[in-house]
Amino acid sequence: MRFEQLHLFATILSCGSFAAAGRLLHLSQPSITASLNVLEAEVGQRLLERTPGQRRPVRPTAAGEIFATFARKALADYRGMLSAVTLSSDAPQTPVRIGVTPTPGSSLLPVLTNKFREENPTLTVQVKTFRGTELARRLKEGEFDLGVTGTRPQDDGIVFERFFYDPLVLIAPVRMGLSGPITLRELKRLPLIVRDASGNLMRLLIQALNRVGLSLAQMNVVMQVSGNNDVLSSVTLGAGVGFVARSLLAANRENHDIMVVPVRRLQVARYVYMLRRESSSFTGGMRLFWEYAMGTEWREHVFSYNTMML
Amino acid sequence: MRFEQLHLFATILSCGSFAAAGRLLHLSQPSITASLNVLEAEVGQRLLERTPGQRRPVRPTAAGEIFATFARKALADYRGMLSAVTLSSDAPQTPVRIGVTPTPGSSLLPVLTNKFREENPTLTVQVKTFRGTELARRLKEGEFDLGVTGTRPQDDGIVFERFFYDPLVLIAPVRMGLSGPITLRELKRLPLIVRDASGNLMRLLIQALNRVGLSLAQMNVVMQVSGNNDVLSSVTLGAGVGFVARSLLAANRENHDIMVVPVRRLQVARYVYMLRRESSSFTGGMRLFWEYAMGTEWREHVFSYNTMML
DNA sequence: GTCTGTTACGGCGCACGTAACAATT
DNA sequence: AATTGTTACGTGCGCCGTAACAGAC
Repeated sequence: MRFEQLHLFATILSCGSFAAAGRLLHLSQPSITASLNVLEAEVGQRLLERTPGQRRPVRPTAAGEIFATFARKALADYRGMLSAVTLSSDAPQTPVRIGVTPTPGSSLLPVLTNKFREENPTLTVQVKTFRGTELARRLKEGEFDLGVTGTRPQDDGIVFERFFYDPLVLIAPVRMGLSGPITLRELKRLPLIVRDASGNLMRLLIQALNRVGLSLAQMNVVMQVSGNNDVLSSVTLGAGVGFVARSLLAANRENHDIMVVPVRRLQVARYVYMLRRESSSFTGGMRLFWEYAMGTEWREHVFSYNTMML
Repeated sequence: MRFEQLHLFATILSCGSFAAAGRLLHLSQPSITASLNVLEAEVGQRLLERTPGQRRPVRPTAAGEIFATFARKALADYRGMLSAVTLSSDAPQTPVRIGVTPTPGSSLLPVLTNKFREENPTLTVQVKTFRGTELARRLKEGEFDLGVTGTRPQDDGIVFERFFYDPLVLIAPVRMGLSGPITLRELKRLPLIVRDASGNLMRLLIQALNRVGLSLAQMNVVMQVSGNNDVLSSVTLGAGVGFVARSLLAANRENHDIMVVPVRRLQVARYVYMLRRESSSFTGGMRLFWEYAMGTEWREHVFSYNTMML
């Protein structure tokens, strides 16, 4: 029995389906099925009533209920132990210094670090924003300990792990009256607000357009702004439509003036990575933050949608 | 993180050394080292102060203390969950029927079943003793659900797992005045009490003697009895020396009239196996008993020596 | 010599991904 | 058509064993 299995089980329950849990945990559906099967074999009882096809959430059996409470308690104990053990020996608590690129820095990091601080009040977390080109260099120079960016780093000497799926979505003012998925043809005619071409997001957008036979020049670009939040506010004010990271929306979800508009055939996938120097070992705080970010607790409520594409 | 690792860690602590834990858990020393290394890497802290060579027990670090309490609690919770889940669904509790050969039946099973009943008062356990030749057949015929024997079964259709190391040891009356390890030459002259040649233990003894160039005919056999307890009582009464399963001694450890006498170069290793039909699935009680027997809790206090040879 | 724990190396099983499928909405 | 869960199959990593080693009694 592994704690990962407990985590998996708890995730399936809170997600309501194997598939959603798989997306959240970066696992394929078949892996979920297989893992749950071995778990049930190990326990000797069926734990979940599957509901293939039907959109109803999976329901735990009687044994599954017992197991669920056990799993949640064991996971909480585990996190408590990890925290206690880490804090026990690392007597002079070094602060966790985090470097981040603008996009995750304006959406993900605020949520993540706030939740982390709530659960670890004795630790200090410092966040500083850099442009993507500088991030890896400054990380290697030791200016900070952990990096968060949407670009996969090339440098060796840096190890990284994917921990968040954060695609670009098209947002439009509600009063524009768009409904349902629109076609690429319709997209071309909409007034588009974009960021400066130097950033990672714009590069991804252009690539995605190219894949479906479009270029930025063919679009009806009406405005160019400098940051994600600028796109968001411009769209909110009704100036046009624009692409932003989905996480940015979730972090500002009280906004009722805008809506997400799917575009047929156009998908701008994007992952967020956490980086650290290969050479430097974890300090206690670093380890806790890393584990916390990889986990799913902090995503709940704010980023409660499925966090990864298939 | 796996519960097996927690179990390993707890076992190392209670045993006091890697090697002893390895013997108890049927693992090699290098595996213990490796497993503990990955555990410590996972936790991010050194958990045990090693004491190579020195006979002092290994000591947990500060982090190790925290981890130990976590491990013990988690394991207890796990067992509780397993028990609750098993009992939840198996409404009509079928009794666990166990068949056993004479030797383990007179030493191991009484201890094991008593402890098991204490922890699972709602379950009923029925033990019946058979000769080795009948055990497998009756198991396959469904006369009982689990078998316990010192002979490795050949039949297919039966799956088994080794769960106890129970070598033969030479016992002698204290008043005989033997001390320290004796030689094979000295053994040949001692008055020896043996069992009937049909049993598994005698076969093992003869094999072991053959390996060091001796045969039973060369020994000074003064008495032949029919069971293990008969050997024990005869030796206790001072009639001679004899070989008995070590577990039998442990189960009767208040006996101060006899002593164990090591014999140089002579080792009669012997394992005890638990059997079940391959086809039949576990019932709840079966599963609990199987898991309990494989575990180490019931061995403490009574069988507190190392339970497995290298 | 006997016990401890470590390192190096090889094999085998387990866990995961991909692909193709069935079933429900 | 889209989604959910299942089965079949290939692959890579991790666990464990064996062997050889170093250090403390």
